[in-house]
Amino acid sequence: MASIRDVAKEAGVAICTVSRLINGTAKVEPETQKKIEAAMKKLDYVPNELARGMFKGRSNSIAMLVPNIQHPWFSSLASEIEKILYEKKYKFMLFSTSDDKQREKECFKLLKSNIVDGIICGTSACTAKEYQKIDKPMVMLDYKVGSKFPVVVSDHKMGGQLAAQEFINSGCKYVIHISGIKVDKNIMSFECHEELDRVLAENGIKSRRVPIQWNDFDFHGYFEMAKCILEEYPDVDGIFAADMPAIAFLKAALAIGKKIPDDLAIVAYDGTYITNASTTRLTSIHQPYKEIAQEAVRQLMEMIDGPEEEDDAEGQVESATADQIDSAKERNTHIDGNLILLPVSVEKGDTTL
Amino acid sequence: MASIRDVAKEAGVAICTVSRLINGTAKVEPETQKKIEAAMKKLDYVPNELARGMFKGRSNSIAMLVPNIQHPWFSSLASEIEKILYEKKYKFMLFSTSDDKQREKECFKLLKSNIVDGIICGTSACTAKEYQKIDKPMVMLDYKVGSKFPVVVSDHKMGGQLAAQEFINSGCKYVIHISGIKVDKNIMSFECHEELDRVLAENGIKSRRVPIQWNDFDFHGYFEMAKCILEEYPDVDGIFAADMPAIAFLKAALAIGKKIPDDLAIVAYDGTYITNASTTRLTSIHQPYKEIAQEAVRQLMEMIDGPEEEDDAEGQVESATADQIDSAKERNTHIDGNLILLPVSVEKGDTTL
DNA sequence: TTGTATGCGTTATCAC
DNA sequence: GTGATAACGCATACAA
Repeated sequence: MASIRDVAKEAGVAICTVSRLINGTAKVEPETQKKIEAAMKKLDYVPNELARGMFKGRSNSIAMLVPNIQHPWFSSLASEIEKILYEKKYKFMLFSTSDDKQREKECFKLLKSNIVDGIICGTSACTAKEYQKIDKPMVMLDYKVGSKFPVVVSDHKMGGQLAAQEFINSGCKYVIHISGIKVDKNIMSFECHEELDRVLAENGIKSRRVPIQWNDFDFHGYFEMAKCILEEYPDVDGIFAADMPAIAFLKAALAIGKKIPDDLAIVAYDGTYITNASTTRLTSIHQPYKEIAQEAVRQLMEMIDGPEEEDDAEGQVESATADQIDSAKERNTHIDGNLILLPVSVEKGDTTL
Repeated sequence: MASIRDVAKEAGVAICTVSRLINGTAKVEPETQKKIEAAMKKLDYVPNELARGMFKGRSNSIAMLVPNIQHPWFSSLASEIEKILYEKKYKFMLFSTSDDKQREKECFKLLKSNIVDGIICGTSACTAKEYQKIDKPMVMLDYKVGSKFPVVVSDHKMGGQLAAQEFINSGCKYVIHISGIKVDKNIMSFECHEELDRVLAENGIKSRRVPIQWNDFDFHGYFEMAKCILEEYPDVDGIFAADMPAIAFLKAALAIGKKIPDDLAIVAYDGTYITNASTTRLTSIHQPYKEIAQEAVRQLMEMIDGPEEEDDAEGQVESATADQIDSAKERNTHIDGNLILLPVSVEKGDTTL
């Protein structure tokens, strides 16, 4: 709790001399330096980041908001982002909002106070208007919110197409896909369901979307749900679901004697590490979390200390220049306005039990 | 970015009047209140938490440090703690340190500046001395660091015993258990290995500890490791390992035609949700993360605004009173000095494939 | 009920 | 090179 003032007094110098030594702002006599260093050690002095931040209006830290830390998708993404930011000398703090509007707003309040320099927002409990009010550098994940903030997201349309192709290749006749119940056109991951329906229909394959409540980690609940659905739709031969429910379907299907993938083709969406855990490795559509992390940080850094945007009164994200688009293509990335789309990929599962 | 000063000017009142209205410190005339509220809305004013925190020396937020957010054990625990703290009106911020000393220290620096009121520390990259220096309320998880901070931890000794019992019941003759390579007597989870060895020896069962590098989520690496070990020790009939490597063993054993659990009994330690994901549900020793979360928060709250400890010059945690111990027993908790031990439990796996 | 003045721990701008 | 002082945004003791 020693302050810079205590150190200065202890060393018999002025406060600003101490400050200068700490920040390397100007030269100090080797002797005074020694005295100050001794005083700092003696008092176990640590600069108060809070006061520092208040003065400078910068904290060199970034916050990430997620609806649920427990979810492997978000924890993998967060972990990756932390590593990248550390390389860039940024601290990283993670907030889990439980998809709760109040909690999310609480975070934004914290953030508005220069406690962080920017936000990577993986939540979407607020309204578009509320997001628009945020006046700090922010990158959205998977949620469109006007043109103010860039959105970094997997190419879910491609994801739907790849999944459809798997079912087509497997000769499926009736595919059920499980989605969330939250209806919001701005949630981009919805596109994979739409696209899946479209392509399957095009190929004469029946499909049905079943929306369920995400009760994220009550595996037993997922398992019961899977059993019900398999019972209710005995002629289903294809399942498309997020990793966890997909695993639940795998186990439920095995439990009633179905053969995987002969009787039932399962495609998991996300492709997080838990798809490795099932004894039969599931075929999955892998969202490139490492690339998303890279791109999100890149976008955020550009907003923080990139090219000036002051001339842009509305704070709109400038549309990409030709150069930027070229550079993006090299990274195998598609830019569409303020959307940064990253390609997904198929990871084949085990064919045998 | 509007400050309280701007609001005061806009409303034509003094700064402190605005402050009083915000904090409810004193009454204000309904009329002035209206003016101020109008001004706040017009300027979209949000109090600066940073300045507020600097003045009050409190932030109403708690930090948690974990070595790896991706790990289901830590993400489950963090998620639970977040929920409990939210009920208590505390913000919760999570820091992932990658088990890196520098990163961990960076966090402590942040914390020393009153950016948080307390710490729940699940990391252990610093030395005992360095932890002792921390002068803020802190609770350790699984790591003993002198008498200054309470340690909330699963009863790993009990864990070792329960695991041993499983192997005994399965009639095992040779058990291999996988541990980390970091050697530190203060890491309490080591006790389960020691106890397992002890009880197995007592029952005439051979056992061998194999330390491996945790590369947390390279499942393929775990799988290869498992294959090697099964090849090198063909007569092994019991495996004790953390959830993920245990699953790797399960898959590796199935791959070479072993029957589970007849040829190989596997006991997973932690019992996080991923043990549900394997097609064959593993028998696991479940660490009670919800209870640990409860207890950690309880201890921290006691340090923050509990009974005064000023009379205790050394800042030592007072040893538990008889009342506290009774109350702890009701919660099925064992208190030993500054150690809070929570009982683990066995979750039986599927017996059939 | 409301306003004035001061301090929280920094850093930066001036002088010296 | 070093020192005094103002400022960041807020809250409180004290005066009005």
